[in-house]
Amino acid sequence: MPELPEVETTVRGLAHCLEGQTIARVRVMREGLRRPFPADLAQALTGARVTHLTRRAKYGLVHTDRGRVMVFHLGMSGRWRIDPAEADRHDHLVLETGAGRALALNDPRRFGSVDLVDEAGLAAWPAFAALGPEPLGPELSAAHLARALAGRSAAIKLMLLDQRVVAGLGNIYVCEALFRAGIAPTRAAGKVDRAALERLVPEIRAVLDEAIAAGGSTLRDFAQPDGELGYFSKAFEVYGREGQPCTRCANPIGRIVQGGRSTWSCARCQR
DNA sequence: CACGATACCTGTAAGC
DNA sequence: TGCTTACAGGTATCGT
Repeated sequence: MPELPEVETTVRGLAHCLEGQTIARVRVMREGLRRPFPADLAQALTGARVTHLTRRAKYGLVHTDRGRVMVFHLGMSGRWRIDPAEADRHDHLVLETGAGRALALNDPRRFGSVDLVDEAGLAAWPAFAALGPEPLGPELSAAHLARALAGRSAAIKLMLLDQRVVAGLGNIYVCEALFRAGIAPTRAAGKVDRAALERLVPEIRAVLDEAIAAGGSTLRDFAQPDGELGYFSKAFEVYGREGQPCTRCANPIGRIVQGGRSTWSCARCQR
């Protein structure tokens, strides 16, 4: 579930429950996820007041009045459950607010992470220092991509998944953006011409914006523990559509494997 | 250094 | 009904 639009939607949902609230209790149910939780996680958050939430790439940030930020990543299977009716074996961390709400970080595959970072050191935090520009921000441009991809022989699909090039795209939205821009995913990144990059940037923004808008409407009450595939999945033009007709030319959508992951595309519409 | 392969971990769906 | 296999929204690390 979690690429940039899903993380954005999650952050907005959590903000409703957390902003301005005091964290009354922190329950740590296991050692950690991808890496151990910070040893002082519970101590650092208990009694702290949440000032606001933000997002950077696919990370969610819970800012506190103590100058420390809880940074979470949802990996492949993570999500926050709001006021869960009953405990689940994959609820690994639970925050309880002074207003009596419970937020459970649930992640069956445990590819996610939770860290504590000083507010003043966020930009220099190793996981953030190497990130490329936000795709929805002003720094992403055809010029930036041209610079980042110049001379690169790796496939454009794989380069767009590299968070150092653009921060926040995942498998779904890379496939969708390349389709919309009419670029073959196998093209050597350095050989995608400037005109194609000029088409690509607005398509990246559009597909993310649309997914956020759709996610916002579907997950408004994402307290529900289902929410697996958001409403936007109905709008996929290539992702997961192997063998089905292209929405533009009716040719069957193809699937290949790149970097060990599926890529879907239309061989006729993408060159 | 660039690039591809692999590892991490569990759940689900499809095939036999 | 069971058992096996393939695959899943991500990232870090290890060879070549």
